[in-house]
Amino acid sequence: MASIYEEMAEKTKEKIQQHFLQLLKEKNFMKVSVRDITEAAEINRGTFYLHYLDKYDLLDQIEAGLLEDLDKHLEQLKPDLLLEEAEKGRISMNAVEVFRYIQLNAEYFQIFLGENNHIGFHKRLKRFFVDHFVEKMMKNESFFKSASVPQDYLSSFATSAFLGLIEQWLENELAETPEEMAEMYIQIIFFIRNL
Amino acid sequence: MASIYEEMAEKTKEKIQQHFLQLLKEKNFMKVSVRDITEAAEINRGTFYLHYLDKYDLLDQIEAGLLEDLDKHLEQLKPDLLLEEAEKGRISMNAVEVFRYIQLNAEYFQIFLGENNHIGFHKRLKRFFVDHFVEKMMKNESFFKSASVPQDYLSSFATSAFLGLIEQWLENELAETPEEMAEMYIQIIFFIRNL
DNA sequence: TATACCAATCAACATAGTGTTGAGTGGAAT
DNA sequence: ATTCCACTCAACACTATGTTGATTGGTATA
Repeated sequence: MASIYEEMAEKTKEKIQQHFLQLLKEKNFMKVSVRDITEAAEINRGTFYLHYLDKYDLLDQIEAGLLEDLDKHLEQLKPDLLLEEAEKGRISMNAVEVFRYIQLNAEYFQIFLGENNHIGFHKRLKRFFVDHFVEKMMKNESFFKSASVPQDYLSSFATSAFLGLIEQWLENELAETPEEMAEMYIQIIFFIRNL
Repeated sequence: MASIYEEMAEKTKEKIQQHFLQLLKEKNFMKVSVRDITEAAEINRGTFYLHYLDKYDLLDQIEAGLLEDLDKHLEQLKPDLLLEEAEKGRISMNAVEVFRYIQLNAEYFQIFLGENNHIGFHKRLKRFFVDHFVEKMMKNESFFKSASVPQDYLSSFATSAFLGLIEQWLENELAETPEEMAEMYIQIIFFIRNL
């Protein structure tokens, strides 16, 4: 499988990504040039184009990889079970797992959701949460008893609220534990339920 | 005051802004060049630099003008009074006014909060709402009786929720009336109050 | 051992965008 | 008549982009 050529290419891609992220901490995506990246990574500029179409493609691949990885962590998060546990007053271990993942990759999330960057990831993450959480809950018909607010607004506002919680956490340099964040999350779940 | 020279300069700036916005509908901010703008506006490229430092400055000035204008509309929105009316089950005319403003400038908001653009405006608008709504409500001590969630998280998640509502409205091509949106807004206010 | 393979390098190219400058145009104000 | 001023025009040096063709130096294979 992993031939020495593939390993070499992978190592180069990792080096590119690593230095790209470093540059994104310093400045706006728009102001990071391919030249900047390849000089930082100490590779030939031509080599960059062997792996990526352009810097947009690079950004896209990193974002996609991050969300794909998050997906695996969320697979074990079962909304119905989560609610059940919340009703018992316990913090769902599953919810904790989500925040643990964000904590683990805080560097990425801080950059991609940060001040100077592209709005793409924000929208992408929002859509991700809609697909993984809210829509599943919506399908549970008994879940929303008195939906006086149209479903798409309900789901947009709930996911945005969730994202707002994450953004604040990242801004606070992750001062709270994943457990504490999960506790807040549970409260949001209850709110959505009773709206 | 408004000499013919100032009028001329203002007209040129408006022409620049108008064509810039048009280009932002077609493509990403990053991919819009000063050349694109000046060619569309049929002015000399040098003229652009008589008015703006660069395209970032142009974006910043438009955003700032939009928020300054929104500020005037929100000045007449008094949160305490708003809540009082909501308790009476009536829709606050003030809240309606906010959504009316967004409706009036939907084109701008759709572009600046849209898929391909800069995250700056999103953050800016969020901060704006925090400053204008939430923090004022927070200062009303009796307002939050049982704040089991830290205030910064509460405010981040409430404003994000509010923004989520607006974003969905814009995505829905403003299918709802400002009155209907205000009704949802009132529900959020009640939610925040009872959290 | 020869040779085919392959990631990465290097240098050069055409193209396009940036920000600045200095000279010039034409209508408006004094 | 002359000054003022927004705008035009052409040119400049500079940086970034994406592509190409030739080359290097390890690795695998017949």
